Amino acid sequence: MNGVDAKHRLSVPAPLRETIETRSQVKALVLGPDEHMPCLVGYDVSYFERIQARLDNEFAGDFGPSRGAKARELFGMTEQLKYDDTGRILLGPMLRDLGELTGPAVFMGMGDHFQIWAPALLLKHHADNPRLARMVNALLAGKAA
Amino acid sequence: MNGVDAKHRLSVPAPLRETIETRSQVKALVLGPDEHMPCLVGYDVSYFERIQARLDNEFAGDFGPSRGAKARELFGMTEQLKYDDTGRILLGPMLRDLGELTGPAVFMGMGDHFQIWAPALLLKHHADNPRLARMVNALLAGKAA
DNA sequence: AATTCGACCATAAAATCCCATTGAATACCC
DNA sequence: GGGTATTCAATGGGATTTTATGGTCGAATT
Repeated sequence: MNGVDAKHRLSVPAPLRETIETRSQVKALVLGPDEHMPCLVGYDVSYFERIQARLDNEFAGDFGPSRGAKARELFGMTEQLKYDDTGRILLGPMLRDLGELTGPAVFMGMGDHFQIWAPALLLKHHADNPRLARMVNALLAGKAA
Repeated sequence: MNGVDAKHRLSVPAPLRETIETRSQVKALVLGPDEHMPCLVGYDVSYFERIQARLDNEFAGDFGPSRGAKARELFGMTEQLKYDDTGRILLGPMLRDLGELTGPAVFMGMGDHFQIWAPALLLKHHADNPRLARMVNALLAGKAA
C-alpha cells in the first residue's frame, strides 16, 4: 500500500501516474486541500488553469479584496509537485498537516480528480458506510480490495 | 523556511525563481504593494510591460494629467529587484515597511503572480479561515501534524 | 568615520538521486 | 493445476546535490 515514509516521501500509485502522464505529458501532479473534507485533492497540472477560469468567471471584472481572499483560498495552499524515477513526491509541512498524512495513505479516484486520505480520517468521516470501512481495513491488512 | 535576515535580505524560494526565469529569462522580480492587503505582490519582470499595456489601452492618445496620476499609482512603489547567486534580494525600507517583513515570510502563489506575507499579518487578516491558520502554523513549525 | 551595499565564502539542513531489497502480481513450464 | 521464474511496484537507506542562511571583507556613499 502506498504511504508516506520517514523522509516525507509519498509514493503515487503507478496506475494513477500513468493516467496523469497520458493526460498532461508531465511527471508532476497538483495537490491542494479539499474544500469540505480533511483530505488532499489531486489533479494533473491543468488544475491551475481550472482554478484561474473559475476565478475569472466568478469575479469577472471585479478586482476587489474578496477576489484576493478567494484566490488565496484556492491557490494559496495548492502546490505542483514533480515525482522522481520511483514515483514519489515530497510533501511539504502544510500538505502533510492538511491531510494528517504520516503513514499509509488511501488514494481514491473521483472521476476527473482524486483524493488522498489518512485512513483514520477516512473511517471517521464515513462511519455510516460499512462497505468503505471494510475496504479500508482490507487495504490496511495488506490485501487488495 | 524563507525569510528576511538582519541585513534585510530576503531569499526567494528556488521553485519560484525557476518559474520566473523560464517566463522571463531574467534573474529578477518585480515587487510592489498589494491594492487591498498589507502584503507585497510579486511578478516576473513582464509586469512592467503589462502595466504599460494597461496604461496605453486605458489612456490611448490621452497624455493629460490623469494618465500621469494613474502611472504613479501603478508604478509608484513598485521596484525591480535582481537576486544574487544565492537567490536573495535586498528589500528597501519602503517594501519592508509595506509588508512588515522582518523574520520569516510566506510566499503564496496566486496563479499569474504571487504574494509575500508576514505570517502574523496573514493570520490576522484571515481570522475567518481556520484552515489557512493551521497551514501557516504548520509552516512555521516546519513539521507534520 | 560610520554605514550600507554587493560580491564572496562557509556551513547546516533539506531535497534529490541512486541503488538494493522486498513483495506482490503475472507469465511460464512441466 | 502446482510450482517456479520474471517483472514491476513500493520502499528503505546511503550518497550527492541543492537551498537557505549566516558571516566576512572591501568598495562605495554620506
